[in-house]
Amino acid sequence: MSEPRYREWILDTIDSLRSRKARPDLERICRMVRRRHGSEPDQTCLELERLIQDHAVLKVNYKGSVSYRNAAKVQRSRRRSEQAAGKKSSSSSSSSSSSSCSSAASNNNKRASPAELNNGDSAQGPADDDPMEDMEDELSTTAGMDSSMDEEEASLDAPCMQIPSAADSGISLSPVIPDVEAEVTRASPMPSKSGSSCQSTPEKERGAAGVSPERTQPAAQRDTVSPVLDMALQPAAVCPSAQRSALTREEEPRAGENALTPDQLLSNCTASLQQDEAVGSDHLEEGKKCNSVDDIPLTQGTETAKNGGMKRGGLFKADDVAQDLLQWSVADVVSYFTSVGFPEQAMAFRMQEIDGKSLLLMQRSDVLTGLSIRLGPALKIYEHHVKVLQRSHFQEHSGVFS
DNA sequence: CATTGCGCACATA
DNA sequence: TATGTGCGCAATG
Repeated sequence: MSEPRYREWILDTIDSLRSRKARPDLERICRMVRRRHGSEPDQTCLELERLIQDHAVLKVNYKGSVSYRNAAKVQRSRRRSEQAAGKKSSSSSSSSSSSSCSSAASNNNKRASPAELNNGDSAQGPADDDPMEDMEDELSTTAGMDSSMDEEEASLDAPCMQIPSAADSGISLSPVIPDVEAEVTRASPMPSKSGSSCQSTPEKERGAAGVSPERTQPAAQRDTVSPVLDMALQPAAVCPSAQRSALTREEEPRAGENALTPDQLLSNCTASLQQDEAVGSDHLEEGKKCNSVDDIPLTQGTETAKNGGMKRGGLFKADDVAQDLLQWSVADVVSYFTSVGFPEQAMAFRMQEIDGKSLLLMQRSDVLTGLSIRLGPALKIYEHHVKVLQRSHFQEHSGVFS
């Protein structure tokens, strides 16, 4: 944050990668920024996130993987094609337009609805420079990804295999019930995958811990077939009532939010929360606050007790977790992961403003890629903690709801 | 070894 | 079809 240079660096990096015909993915961007400017990948990721929120950078899903675009350039090209397509008749303008374009793009642009964006949701918000519009667009972008992620959820366990049928079923599957879904999927399609998600392209994936796993070819199809909203809604519809209600209960989400899954959630949350907390309190303080609010003096020494025991100050029963989870603040989440041995990764949760509710909504892909943490810890975190917490929560609630 | 350049196939409009 | 994108590989430092 802060460093305005970052913007430049990152945009520059994206441009470089693009001109090199290399996919500007998180991994490459981070690496290049690091190499060129010596900044930490983590930091780069954060800045990237910010740029995405600033619409300076577009996060898109292209050919089944995440990629980043320099919004400015995208706009330009987009504009061009728009003109070309739209005003095919007036063929004249081409050369002159290109020059005028750039300027025109700045105000008239639809900020950036690159192909990918469109595919996300035919850029339904043609409104010009409305920030909110931008927001939407961006969401749709990510939504596009989500669609792939949904299934990725499923296919994640069966990584690179792009079994159309599996994919299809995966699509409809709600991303929200990772465990079940994942297990089901895992069980049926390919047993070999039992292991981790990264089988697909071990090297790459591993390297790209921050980025890669989204590989789902049908994404594109689906996007095309149904507007993101639909896509998004589907999962919502299928999604466990527990979760939804959980969400709805407190922070009544905006229409789209349900649709939000991994990425959207992230960027969304981050977007909205960032400001509140951005400057604000140290997570530790927050944690304290929380405790004091809950006002249960913990006699436990262990931090672990803290989470489950946030309220109870005791053992951490599934029950408690299930309930508490909804009330966990970002700080709680952070301290939880810190306490279970992932202090470094815990920071990522903080950065991404993951509170209890968000945690519940997290999918494997979010943990693996959305937090920009190393694949190893990410896997552990997901498998041993996120998943477990979610499971206990949902078990708890499924009882309630059914 | 990492980085860069680029042909060519693919995706999208 | 036109155009953007990025994989995969060779060249380079």
